Amino acid sequence: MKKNVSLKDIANQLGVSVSLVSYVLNGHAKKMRVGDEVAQQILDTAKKLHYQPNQIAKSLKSKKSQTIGLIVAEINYGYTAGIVRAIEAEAKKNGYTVIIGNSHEDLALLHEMIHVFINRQVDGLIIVAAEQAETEVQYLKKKEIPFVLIDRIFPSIESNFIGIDNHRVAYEAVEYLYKHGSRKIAFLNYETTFFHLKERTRGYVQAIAEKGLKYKNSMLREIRKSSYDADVEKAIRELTSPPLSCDAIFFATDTLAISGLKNLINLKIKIPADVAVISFDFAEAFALFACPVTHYRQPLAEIGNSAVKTLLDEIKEGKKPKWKQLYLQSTLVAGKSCRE
Amino acid sequence: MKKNVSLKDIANQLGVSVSLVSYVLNGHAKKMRVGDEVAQQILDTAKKLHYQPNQIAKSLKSKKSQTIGLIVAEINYGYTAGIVRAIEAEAKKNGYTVIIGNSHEDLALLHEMIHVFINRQVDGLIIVAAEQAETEVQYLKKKEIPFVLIDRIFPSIESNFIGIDNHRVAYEAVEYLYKHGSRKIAFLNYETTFFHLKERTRGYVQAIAEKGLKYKNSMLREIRKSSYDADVEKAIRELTSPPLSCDAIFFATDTLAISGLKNLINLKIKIPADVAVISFDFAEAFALFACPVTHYRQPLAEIGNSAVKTLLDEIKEGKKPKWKQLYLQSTLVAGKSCRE
DNA sequence: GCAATCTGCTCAAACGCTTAAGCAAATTAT
DNA sequence: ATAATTTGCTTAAGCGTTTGAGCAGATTGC
Repeated sequence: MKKNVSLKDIANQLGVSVSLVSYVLNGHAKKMRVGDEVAQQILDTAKKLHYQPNQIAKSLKSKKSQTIGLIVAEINYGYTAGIVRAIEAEAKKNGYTVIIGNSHEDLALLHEMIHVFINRQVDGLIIVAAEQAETEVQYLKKKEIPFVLIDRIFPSIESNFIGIDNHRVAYEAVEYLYKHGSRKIAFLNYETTFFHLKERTRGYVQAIAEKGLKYKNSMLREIRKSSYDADVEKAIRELTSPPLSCDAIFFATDTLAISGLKNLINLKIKIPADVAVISFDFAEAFALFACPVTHYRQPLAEIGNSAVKTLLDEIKEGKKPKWKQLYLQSTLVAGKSCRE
Repeated sequence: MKKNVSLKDIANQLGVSVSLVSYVLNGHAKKMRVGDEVAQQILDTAKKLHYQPNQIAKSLKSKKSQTIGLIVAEINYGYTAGIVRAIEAEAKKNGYTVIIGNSHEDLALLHEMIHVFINRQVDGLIIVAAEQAETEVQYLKKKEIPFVLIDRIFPSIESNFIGIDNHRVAYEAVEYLYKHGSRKIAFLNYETTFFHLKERTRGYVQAIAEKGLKYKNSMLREIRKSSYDADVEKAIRELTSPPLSCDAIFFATDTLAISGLKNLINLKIKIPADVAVISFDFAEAFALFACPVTHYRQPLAEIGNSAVKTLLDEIKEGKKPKWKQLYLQSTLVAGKSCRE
């Protein structure tokens, strides 16, 4: 790789000091009373030599890397792309670069990514946390590293957070199904310690109770990740046949919805004629499903945007953060998978 | 943010010089004849203080950032996630971090990302290029920055490249359709200057000719990005009705396949009964389509893997590269969208 | 006409790390 | 007993920047 042009190269070429070049190129020419002619020459040769400042050296001096680390739970989730886009756009607008890490929903990998990023002197982190990442969050607080959690929050720890009100959305989803005539509403969620997913269950349970719906056997199924396919298959089969014979299924995530729908297809169940379907998130895969899937859509752009703003505020403040939690609205995208 | 522990902190604590600490922590204790006891103490306090080397400072000295820049054409393409995963894994195995940039298929953005990455002193680049990015590639060559193109190649420029043989796969796809009884085989591609896409057209045209198939009006449709939806709608409508009435459609990309399938659904065309379908790439969206879509799948893991290896070889060599082109195999994933 | 001020620049230190060179004390060789 | 070598460490320079301090020479004030 060819040597890059440095301040020194410019300085030598003109026979001036490195400092002068630095002042001029950083726009401090006036403040530092640099002669107009010299300033112009510096600008000219910098352009001629295609000078590009060495960010590494800059960072070393300034202790700021102008980089924010984004650690996502899984890069090929549907909503990750949207989040990444929004975050990159907002970061760029503020002169920051985003480096992306992937924890694959794994706590150990999350731990590792955090440390890799800290070593690379990111100025702050935006994190879609893995399960049981409380320790990691505590660590960031202790080290006073600016960070913002998105999507997943740990209620036991005060921190910045941008996300949605999962309880409320789940409650509304059940209400929507109820209004559209469903009375035997099943719910598919993961077996999880994640607060945001448990909130969805709480919303479902509360809504069911308030509508006065009672089921002998539970219509609430929790899928174990360790036996994912089998669990989903069993759940869908049981929910859609006697004695349960639900008339609606509410999927707690888009991944569950996809698996569930595949099983519904296999069982030749008509949607929405036999069973209404509603999903918490949107997946690209819904696009070609026989019937447009009614779902709630997270405001990904806003989440990303707010996350960056919150983070940069904290980075710039430099003092103890005033923890901020922001709950945004999910919007219903009505398809044709619920009864009229 | 709390100050990080530096070599100096460790040195001061023990009353030794910074150099000694550096030697020991870099495993040069033996070579540098450091006393066993002191060495142990250094190791201990480094651990006690949770010393983490400052990569920025390391980079400044070594002129190596141990970072590779990956610029993808679009982060939410189906195949991007697979590529990213493979590249990250292989990079990590070699002690490199990947920073990801998104060009959104835009030449200006690609240009910008390249420069951002160079300023951040990436040791090399892996690029899924945007259309007409020849100048950018020439620039990288001139600056002698190690880089590998993936997926998209510019035949007019010698460079490293990892991808697939698009001509051959397209040829085989047509052969497959022919073998499965289709005789009026349509092809949907983008209107493009991309070589890899034009190769697909060339493969289609050649196979059609060699099979002795002749169509009065062209069964080959090129979709303009500027009027994407309208063009696809028109193409599908015309191809599936008289006088053309094709019995198979070969989609040059997964995005085209998705749009095309949506239109086929709207027109209530049965697949494969009325029209057989085959797609070049896989999309998540195929998962819930009424019938599994027969498609070719790129060896994403291999592509990512080879790209990193090729790049690191060149980075380590440090001399003028021996340009390397690698064409990998795509594999057919037979669904049920073609006739038996 | 001499001090104070301004103008236009340079010097030097620092960021955290690496690494060649140097140096005193201890050990070995002769 | 003295020279040569080895041992165990320190010094210092440098990577490319930034930035406060300093310093001549020109200009102004009184």
